[in-house]
Amino acid sequence: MEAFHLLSRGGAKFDKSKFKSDVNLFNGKKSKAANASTSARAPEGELPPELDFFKYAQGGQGKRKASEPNGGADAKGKKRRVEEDEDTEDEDADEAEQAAEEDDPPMPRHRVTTKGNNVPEHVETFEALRERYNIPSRLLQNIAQSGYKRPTGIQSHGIPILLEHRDLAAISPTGTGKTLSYLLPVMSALGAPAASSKSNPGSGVRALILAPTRELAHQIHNECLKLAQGRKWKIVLFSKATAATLADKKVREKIDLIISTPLRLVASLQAGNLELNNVRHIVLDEADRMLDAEFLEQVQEVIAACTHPEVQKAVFSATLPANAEKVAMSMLRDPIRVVVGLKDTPLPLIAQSLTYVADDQSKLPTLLQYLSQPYNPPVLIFVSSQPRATSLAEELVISGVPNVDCLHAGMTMKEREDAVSRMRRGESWVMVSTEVMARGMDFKGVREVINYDFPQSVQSYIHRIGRTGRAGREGKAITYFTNQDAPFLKTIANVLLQSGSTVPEWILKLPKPSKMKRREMGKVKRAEAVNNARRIGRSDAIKKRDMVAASKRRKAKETQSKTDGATSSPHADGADGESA
DNA sequence: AAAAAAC
Repeated sequence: MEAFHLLSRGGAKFDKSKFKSDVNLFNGKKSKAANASTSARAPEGELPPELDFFKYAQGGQGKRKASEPNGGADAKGKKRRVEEDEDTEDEDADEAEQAAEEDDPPMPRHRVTTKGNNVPEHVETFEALRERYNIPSRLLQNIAQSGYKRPTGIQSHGIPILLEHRDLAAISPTGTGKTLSYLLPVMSALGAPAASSKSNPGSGVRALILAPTRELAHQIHNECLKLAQGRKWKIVLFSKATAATLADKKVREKIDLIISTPLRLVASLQAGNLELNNVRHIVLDEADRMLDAEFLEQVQEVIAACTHPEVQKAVFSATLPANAEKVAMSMLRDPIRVVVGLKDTPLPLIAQSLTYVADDQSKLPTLLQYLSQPYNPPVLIFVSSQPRATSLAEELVISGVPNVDCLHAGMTMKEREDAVSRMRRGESWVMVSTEVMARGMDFKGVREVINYDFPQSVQSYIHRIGRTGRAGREGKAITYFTNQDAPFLKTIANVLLQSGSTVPEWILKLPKPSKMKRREMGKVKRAEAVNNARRIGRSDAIKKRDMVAASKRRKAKETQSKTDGATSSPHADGADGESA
């Protein structure tokens, strides 16, 4: 447990003691990040270009596109420079965002196809939106201030549709601005704050945005707050704590917009602590995930609680498999379907490759070898389970890789939040994570994704690698595959091919295994996976056992709220208490 | 197809 805590608290802290030179450099020159050496060789103690956050935001990627080969490994040698000195982190970010507007070439324009009755015409500019629709000028002002200049494909098509109060199924690749596509119209239609009693007496929640993970909900909330600046809307990121305040009806009535994961919302509904009868807009972000078997029931329960006859529904995702689309379409009323680019195809901006590692044991040496050479931090590494995330991160730390972080849903909320903010600050060089990070998360600096464990679906693959190559930037994605992954290799290889990456010919020549065969091998693979589940780290079985024991103790404690004595986890319960 | 995530 201790090791687990140490680890999940952050590689950065760990490194302070063990990699002094790195950290000194890092801390000392943080504000001068823009002047960092061009070398990306993090482990040598040079300041890594993770602060490329800024470089990216600042520089026009147009230059890069022309001058750089798309093999990601070459990129580090030819970083664009950031011209000026900047003083504080925050200013850096802000100025960078604004500077980005100047010479930012528009995002690559994808083909857009729409289907539906009376599809509203798209707009080319945000200006055009104002001319055609009655959008609060403050909102447009905030959009400009946040650095948005021209609407992306999904924005120029999706926003008018939503502004005309039509239902929408939107499919647009990762990192192409889906969040703004629904936030702008929803907030535009929000009207006066519920708290101002004259306009909407007792109106309460009027918009609802659902996302599959806490981290994503949090990120959406941040975007929302940016757009809401200067308005007095009450925009709530649903959590245990906020849910507890809803027992007071006066509190709920003042809420204008809720961003939440489904189950949290269902819990409040069932407790009778929430009315959604005045909700006019429901958005499902990462819609295919939200319509997965595990989420579907919860989502339907939430939607059923939104009884207003004019409720508008919209679903957004980068992927929408046929079955999910069917479910989605059946929930929508006279829907319009917008597809940007090719469905289920990643961005060509992401240079993808497949790396053969014979078996699970060979992955770690391969990764360590990779990380011992120059690379572009931060790197996001995906594994298939929580214990594997923990133990891989630990192995990396033990092996001397600096600034390793770990994020999975088995960690406490605080640990998760800390990990995300380290990532946002550029303090994580290597982030090991599970599927929890696969969707929606927008870390502008991430240019390398490594699938340490083979993704379990095409959708998973597309979303994982879509953590890089965002907003027109380039990215690099490496996927390890073992013998066990063979049955699924060709499917993924086809995805690479379709999005312009190259695949070794022998992979393409693989026979497509029959269904039976695939099933059999799948079984082997699963057995193997169970076997491997704890194998990256040495003491992992012990850690896992401790974690399980701790969570059992916590549960036992919840039922018997009196006995507070024997908890090993310092802030497992203390903070939330039972105030409701 | 299966794990992860949701609480």
